[in-house]
Amino acid sequence: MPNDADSEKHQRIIDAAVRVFARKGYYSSRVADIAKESGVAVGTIYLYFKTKEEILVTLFHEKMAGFVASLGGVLSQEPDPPAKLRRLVRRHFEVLESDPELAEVIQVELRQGNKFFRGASAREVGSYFDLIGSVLSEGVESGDFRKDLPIKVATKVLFGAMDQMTTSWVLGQRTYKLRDTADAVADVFLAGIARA
Amino acid sequence: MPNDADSEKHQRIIDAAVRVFARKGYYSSRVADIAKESGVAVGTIYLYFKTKEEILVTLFHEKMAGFVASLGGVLSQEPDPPAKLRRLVRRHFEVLESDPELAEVIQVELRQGNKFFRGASAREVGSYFDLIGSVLSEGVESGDFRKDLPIKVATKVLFGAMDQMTTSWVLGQRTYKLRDTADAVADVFLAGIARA
Amino acid sequence: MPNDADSEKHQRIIDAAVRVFARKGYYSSRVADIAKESGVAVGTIYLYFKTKEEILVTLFHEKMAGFVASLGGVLSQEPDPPAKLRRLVRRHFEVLESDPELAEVIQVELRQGNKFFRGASAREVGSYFDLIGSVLSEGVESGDFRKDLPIKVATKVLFGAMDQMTTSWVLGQRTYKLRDTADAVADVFLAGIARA
Amino acid sequence: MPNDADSEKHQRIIDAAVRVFARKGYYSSRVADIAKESGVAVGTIYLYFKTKEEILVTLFHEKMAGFVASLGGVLSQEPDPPAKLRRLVRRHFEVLESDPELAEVIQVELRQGNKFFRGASAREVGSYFDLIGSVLSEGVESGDFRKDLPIKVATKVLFGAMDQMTTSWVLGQRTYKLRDTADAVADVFLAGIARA
DNA sequence: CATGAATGAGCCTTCATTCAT
DNA sequence: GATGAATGAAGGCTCATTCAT
Repeated sequence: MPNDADSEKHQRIIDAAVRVFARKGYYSSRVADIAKESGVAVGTIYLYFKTKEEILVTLFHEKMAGFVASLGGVLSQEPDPPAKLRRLVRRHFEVLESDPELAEVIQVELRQGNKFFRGASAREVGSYFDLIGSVLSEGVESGDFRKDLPIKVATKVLFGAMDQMTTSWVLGQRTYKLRDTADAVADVFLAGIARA
Repeated sequence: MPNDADSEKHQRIIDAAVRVFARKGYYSSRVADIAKESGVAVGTIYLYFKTKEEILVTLFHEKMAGFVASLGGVLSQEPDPPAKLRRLVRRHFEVLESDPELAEVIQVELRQGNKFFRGASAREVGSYFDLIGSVLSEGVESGDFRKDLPIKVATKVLFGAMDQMTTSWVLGQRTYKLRDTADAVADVFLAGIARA
Repeated sequence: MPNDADSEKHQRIIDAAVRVFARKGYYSSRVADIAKESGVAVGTIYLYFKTKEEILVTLFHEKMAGFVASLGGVLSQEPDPPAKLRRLVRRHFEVLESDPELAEVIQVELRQGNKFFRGASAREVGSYFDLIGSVLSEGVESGDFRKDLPIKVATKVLFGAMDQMTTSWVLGQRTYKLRDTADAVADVFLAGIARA
Repeated sequence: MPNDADSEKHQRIIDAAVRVFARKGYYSSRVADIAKESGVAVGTIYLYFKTKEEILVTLFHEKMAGFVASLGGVLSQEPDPPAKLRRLVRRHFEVLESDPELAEVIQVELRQGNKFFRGASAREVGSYFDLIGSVLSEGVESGDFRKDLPIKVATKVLFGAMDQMTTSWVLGQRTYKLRDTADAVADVFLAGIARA
């Protein structure tokens, strides 16, 4: 009953769930599949999670929180807002590229049934939006970004851009390096597409 | 009776399915719900669709095809690529704003289980991507857009931006006019966020 | 509305039902299959038969009655009970051999759900049993058959023997001539298997 | 729990299925009926059998195998082929008489949809035919039965005779002792019906 | 804590029957 | 009489959840 044991089973179940959801999707995944994948009995899962949906929600909370946290940390190392922004895009891609199953779940499966932005994940997504927004605000204040920048819109544009890049990469069987596209995405976002 | 009646039932079922899927999500929607919503008997649905999934696929094919078609038509009226691009963004928002239930389905529900970009919808989404890409290419050739523009990346960035704008609008209970954000999105995409 | 037209549709439906039942079995046959096979609309079938089961019952009544009738007719031409008995066996086989689909239905399909000897067909089967029994009685009286012959048992033995011969023939894909076995069957029944 | 419990549930379901099928027929029996009759939940049935049809097939395999085995055992105790044959007939009747519901299922229900001699039961029926055939062969060799006996035909005749006796007994509400007819059947088969 | 056999509510789909044309 | 689109009751099967061991 030490927390360690608890955490260990909990973690094994979450990790198994990521793999299973990535493979078959949430609704087509069976609790029995997760049990088999995690090497515990079906009943054991219900010692750690009240329902199947709670697995999904918990999985998302934890993974998304880790994702956002790992993004936030590195930005302070960068000297100015444009550099932070480039770093954020690269980091976004690196994290998802390093865990393709998580990427699959986040990009494709977790959008099901309003469960992604709505509901369970709202807080984490919100704090990621806040993170992006704060970089943009800082840039406006520093004079690196234009004064009339509509920060909320720009936040969504950037997030949507990164998200779509990742989705395409996931659906395209990951045949190229996602992080290699980071500069191009940042360029478009920073400088636009129009001729200078 | 013949095609007229056929089309009418078919349409009623599709339209009912859009409403039901928007309300409860695909997996949580019952065929019986669609029957009740469309005012036909359960068995009647199976005269027009082989399975519940076929309703989803057909719905998406038809709606997405209509969506893409209605976007393509207006672009030729615009004088230059930047204008076309602005028009495309505005049109994207207008179409989805005019049919909020369809927007809900496309933005939230149809992403389930790999069914959106993968599989059934690949063709329609692909032709939308082609449409965006052709506007960008044209702009590069005309000199309106920069020569070194990475067209594929930019296409995904723009699509992702519009998509995220719509998702946020849908999830935010549609408390503002989506089309009013079109210029801001286009501005960011065309000119970037950096100070001129 | 003349009886002729009625009879013609009625007959087409019955004949189609024989083929469909022979092919797929009663429970696996759809009323729509019979409609298609007979070239009439589904609704038309219900102008001639109240239910699907009534088709089966009617089919059986008519076919079995015809079968028994066609057997009875020829026996009077034979000179003595042993000859009649041989003729009966041969005739039994000939009739079923000449209409393999009817044979399939009678041997395999019509036994379903107690519908063969029990219920609908009881009368016809009973009169066939009576026919066999009368040949046996006649033979006892004429001295051709033994005095202590248990007629009811012998009737069932003969019927069962012919029935099983036909079933084996049907299930064995009809790779030989059923009628060619008639003499052997009659020999066994008449003389037994023990060394003379 | 292990095999004991497994076998016990398996057996309870099979036995319940025999009763339910005997009562209502295979196609008219509901899986829920079998569940109620066996005192287990519907889902439990599907832990032991993949489909409703598998219940029927398994039931038949097991019962028929037991039937054939219990017939074979006693024959070696008999001194000569005619005695063996009489014993076989008596045993056939005794076994089915001792389990009327099984008899009902075998005689009436299991003939449905080609499922009896064809398909699943072919092996067991075949080995019963072999058993009968071997007694007949032995009798020909020993000189008890006539040299020119057509063994295959005689096998079917005997099986058909016993089968029909049982069917009549089942359908006749079992108002008499089936085994009391064994000698008469054996007499007819051994000595024929013709006057000695 | 761990197990996995047992449960039974729930849903997709089929198809005999009806009835408006 | 003829049609076949429409109906909706019914049933096989699944699977999240429970609980006795």
